[in-house]
Amino acid sequence: MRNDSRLSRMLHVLIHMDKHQHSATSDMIAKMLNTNPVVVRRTMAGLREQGYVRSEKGHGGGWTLVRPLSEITLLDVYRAIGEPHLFAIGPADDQPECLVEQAVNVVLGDAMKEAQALLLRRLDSVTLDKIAADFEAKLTARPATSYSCAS
Amino acid sequence: MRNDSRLSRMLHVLIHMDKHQHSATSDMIAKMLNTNPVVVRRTMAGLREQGYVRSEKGHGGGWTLVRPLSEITLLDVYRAIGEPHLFAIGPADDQPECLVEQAVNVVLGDAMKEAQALLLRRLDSVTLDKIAADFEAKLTARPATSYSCAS
DNA sequence: CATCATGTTACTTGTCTTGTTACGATCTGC
DNA sequence: GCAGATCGTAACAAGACAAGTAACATGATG
Repeated sequence: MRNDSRLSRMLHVLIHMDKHQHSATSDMIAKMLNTNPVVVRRTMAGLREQGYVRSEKGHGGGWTLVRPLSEITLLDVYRAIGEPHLFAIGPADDQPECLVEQAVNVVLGDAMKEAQALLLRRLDSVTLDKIAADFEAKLTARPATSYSCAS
Repeated sequence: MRNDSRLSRMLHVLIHMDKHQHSATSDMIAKMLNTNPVVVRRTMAGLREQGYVRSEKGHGGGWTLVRPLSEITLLDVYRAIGEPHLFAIGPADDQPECLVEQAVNVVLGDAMKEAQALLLRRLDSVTLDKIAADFEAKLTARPATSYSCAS
C-alpha cells in the first residue's frame, strides 16, 4: 500500500461498469479490484454523491453507471473522490517566520503548483471513453488471451 | 508530518550554511529546523556523499558547505537525498493482467510522467543562489523585523 | 584523557490509505 | 411479513514510511 490508488481504482471500475449494462454489487467490484466490499462502498460514495453512479439496496441491487463515459473526465473522478493529495513532498512549515524558509517555500511551491496544474489539465482533457477505446484497441490487437479481470 | 519535507529542509539548511561561513553543528541545524540532530545527520548524509557538504567530527567540528550555491540546483539536492517519491497517488497494480486496468495505468502514468518531468525540469533550472537572492530581496523590503530563524 | 561532535542502529510516533469486522437500514421475492 | 440480499456506516487493526528519540560507538581536539 505505497500509493493512494483510489483514482486508479475508480477509473477501472467505471469502465467495467459501462461494459456490462446490468448493475454490479460491491462484492463483485471488490473481487475485481482485489479488495473488499466496504472499501468499494467507501470510495464509490463520492461518485454517487456527484451523480456519476447510482447505488440500490436490496435484492438485485448494486451499482449502476448513470452518465455515459464520454461525459466523465478523469478530473471529474478525481474531484468526486475528494481531491486527495497529489504530492508526497511538501514544505516543512506552511507559515514559517524565517525569510529564508519563506523563499524556499515560494520557489518549491511554485514548481509544485505548475506540475499540479499540468497534471490536472491532463486529467481534465481525457474522458473515460478514451480509455475504453484504448482498451478496445488492445483487445483487437491480441484477442486470444483473457482480456479482462472477472468482467 | 503530512509531507516528506526533506527537500524543503535541506534547501533551507544549505542557504543558511552559506550565510555563516563557519561550520554548523547538527545541534544548531536541528534547532533551526525544529527537529533533532539525528534527523539532521540522517538527511544530510546524502548531501555529504554527493560532495555538497562536508562533516567533521570532534571539537570544533560540524557541517560546512563545500560548493558555492550557484553550483547547486534544487534537482541536485533532490537527487542527493535519494530521489524520494514525488507523488502520493499511483496505480493499484503495477503489472495488471486486466487490459482495462492496463489502459488506465497508461493514461494515468503518462499524465504523471509529464507532471514529474515538468517538476524535475523546474528543479533543475533553479540554483540555490537564486533562492538566496530572493531572500535578500525580502530582507531589504522589510528590514525592521527579525529576518531569519536562529541564524 | 575528557569532551565534543558525527555515525549508526534500533525503536517509537504520527499520519494516511487500506483492510476487516460488526451492525443497522432498506429493498425484493416468496 | 419474513428471509435474504445489499448498501451505509462506524470503529478499529494493519501496513507503509517519514520523523522523532535513545543509546552507543567512533573519531578529533585540546
